[in-house]
Amino acid sequence: MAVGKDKEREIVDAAVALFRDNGYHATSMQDIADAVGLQKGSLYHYLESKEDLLYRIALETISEYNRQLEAIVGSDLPGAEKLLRAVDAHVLMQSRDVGTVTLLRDSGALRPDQREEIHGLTRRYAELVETIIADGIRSGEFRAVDVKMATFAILGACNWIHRWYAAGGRLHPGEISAAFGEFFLSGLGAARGSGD
Amino acid sequence: MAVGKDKEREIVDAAVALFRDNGYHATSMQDIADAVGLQKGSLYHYLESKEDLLYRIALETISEYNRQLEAIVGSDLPGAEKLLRAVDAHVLMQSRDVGTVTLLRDSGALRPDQREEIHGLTRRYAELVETIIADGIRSGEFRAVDVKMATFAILGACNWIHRWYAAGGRLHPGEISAAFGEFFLSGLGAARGSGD
Amino acid sequence: MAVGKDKEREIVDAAVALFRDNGYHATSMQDIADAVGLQKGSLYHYLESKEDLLYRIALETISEYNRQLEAIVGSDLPGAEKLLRAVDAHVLMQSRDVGTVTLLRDSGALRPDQREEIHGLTRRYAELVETIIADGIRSGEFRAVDVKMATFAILGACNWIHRWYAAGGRLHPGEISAAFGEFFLSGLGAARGSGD
Amino acid sequence: MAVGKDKEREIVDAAVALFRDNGYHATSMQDIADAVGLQKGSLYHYLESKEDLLYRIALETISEYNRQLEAIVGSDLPGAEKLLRAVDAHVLMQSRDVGTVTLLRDSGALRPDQREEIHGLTRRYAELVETIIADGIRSGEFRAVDVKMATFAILGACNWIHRWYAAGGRLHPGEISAAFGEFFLSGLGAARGSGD
DNA sequence: AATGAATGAGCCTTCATTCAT
DNA sequence: AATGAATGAAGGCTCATTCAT
Repeated sequence: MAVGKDKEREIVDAAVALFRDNGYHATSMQDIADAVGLQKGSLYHYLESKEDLLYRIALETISEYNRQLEAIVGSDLPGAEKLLRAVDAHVLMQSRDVGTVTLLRDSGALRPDQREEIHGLTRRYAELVETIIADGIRSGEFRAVDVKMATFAILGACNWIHRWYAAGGRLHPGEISAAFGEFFLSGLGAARGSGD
Repeated sequence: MAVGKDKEREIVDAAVALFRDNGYHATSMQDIADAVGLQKGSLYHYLESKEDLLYRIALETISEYNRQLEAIVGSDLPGAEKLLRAVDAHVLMQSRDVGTVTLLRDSGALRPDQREEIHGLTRRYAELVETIIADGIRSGEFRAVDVKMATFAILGACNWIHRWYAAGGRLHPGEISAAFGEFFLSGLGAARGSGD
Repeated sequence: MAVGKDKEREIVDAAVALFRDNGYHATSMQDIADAVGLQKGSLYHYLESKEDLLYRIALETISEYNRQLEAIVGSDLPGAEKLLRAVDAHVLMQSRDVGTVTLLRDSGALRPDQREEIHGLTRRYAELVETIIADGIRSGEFRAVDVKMATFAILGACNWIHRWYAAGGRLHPGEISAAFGEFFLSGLGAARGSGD
Repeated sequence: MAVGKDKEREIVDAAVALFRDNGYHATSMQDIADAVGLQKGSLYHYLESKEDLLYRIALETISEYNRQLEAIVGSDLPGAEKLLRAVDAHVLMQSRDVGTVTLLRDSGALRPDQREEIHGLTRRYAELVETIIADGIRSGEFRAVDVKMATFAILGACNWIHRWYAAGGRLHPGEISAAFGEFFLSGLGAARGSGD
């Protein structure tokens, strides 16, 4: 019956959409209140502050990214497969957009301590990708590339997707992740094996 | 002696730094005025509006990116070399940061018409990268990858650099561009040495 | 208990007085806020903008003028009587000053569309006066004067009253309207007694 | 050669036009500077302040009105003729618009002492009109109307002209003054003689 | 005579937040 | 749980005026 929780969810969801479309700064509490049919003041029964909302969204988002990647890394699949699945999950989340844009673009507006926390979680995400690559190199699946550089390249490519991805556009998430995965594997010297 | 131009340059430079560090929205005209030792009202001798400042920075930045890439694309180097140089130039600009962060993060705050203009110029940049890849495929230097996907991957990886690059840090721009270039060429099936 | 409406009324009334005494441009939102004991930002719970205030006042005022004249024109009194009553009502409104000065002096500061609306309503007022005169001529009560010219003369004379009328001064509104009415009727060749 | 005087004249003339069209408050010193091809700061070689400009315009305007009326009142024409000429002169000045609108609408923005001076001169104008009427009554040309009321009515009608007069429109100044003069004379009981 | 950089006060407006009801 | 009036600080911007050159 947690009715309060429902409303809270509604508010966060409205904020996700508004922050995504207009940006954190350009979205007012009034906008959010309007979106959920409440008065501005009433929002404060559910939140502490506007920034609190940003924090929740960023946290939810990066947590979901980490959760998915953690599961992949924890599996006992071969390295190439892990990478492909990681890319696929990433692309899917970017295309659905939970709070990706907000996390990526607006988390600089967080309070230092919260920003640092979120930052730590995104570093964690990067480390997981590093793990995949480092393990793959160790097992001989990948070439001996610079792990950090390869990670940054792959991460950057993937985090850029929301900037050009058009929901309902020409490309399906699956096609994107296939192309990206193939490109990355090739970059890691692991693509030729698939042709053998 | 063009004193006025100097002050104007000083203001824009101050804005570049403040926008980069704190974001466009979190930077006030007062902040900029303080940075250059003027009253905030005095800034308007040099600008039409705060947004005008954003526009100038975004325009300067994307123009510089395009200028450099244009020169590379227009040369008669082999495709792989063009790509390497493009990546090198891009990394260098990101590491120096003209207004890269502002262009990439805040240009959504521009007026629709100016945003569209800037957007058009960034599209132009992407097209130039596409050209390099498409030409390389045509000449047989690169594998027959999906040009658009490869472009997006490379562009994303490169545009992400400013997020993790630390001036004066462990990595020099040259090392980054070498690693990235090698990774991309390998992704395009053109890694030097692999053909030997 | 409609407390909100009361405050709104209070604000508009304060603005009427301030605009009248100091003019629209010379009155700041701070002045209005001070007059009603609010912070200036708080005014915006009741208004959209300063100009909105001007619009409301102009609209209220011209509407009241039109309402009264409409009633007189719609009656079945003889033409001379209609004119006398119109003048009487006009003088009374000018002497009480709802927002007459603001309407007459400052409505040029309105946004084009609102200015046009107000302008249309003042034209309506003039048309009603024209109707009285034209009907009076048709019925033989008035001389065959140029209707437009007579209307402008009468309107001008009446709209000038607020410039010299002193509340609590020597002249009562009733005396003014009696003198003006007599002057106008005489001008229209309908002076009572002249026909005796 | 008084070159400085020429420029000064040019500035005042530009201000007259701008004040008339946009109002005193809505006209900036920049607007005036632009109109005469000077920098804002340079205007202060010719004026003390913006308000000084308003004062000069108001003073010039009311002085011209007084000069003309003074000449008419000082002549030895019959009362009716004086009134007709006064109206004619007034209409002509309103139609040409020296600074009539500014004088009538914006002189409230003057400093108290200057406002009072201008106000005194407009009172002088009214007194001259009163003189015409009072003399006409004394000589038997006009009915024994309330002099002040008749003056206010005539003055109001005439001062309203600029609000509806359209240069190059249907009505020529001469037609307006003829209609107005006839209306006023009739109001003063002096029109019948013209039909004899 | 003219410039144009600079001032500084003030303007209208926005907005996250609080709180009595 | 919800309201909505009110705050207070800040924001971008305008503008008449000054003054060294």
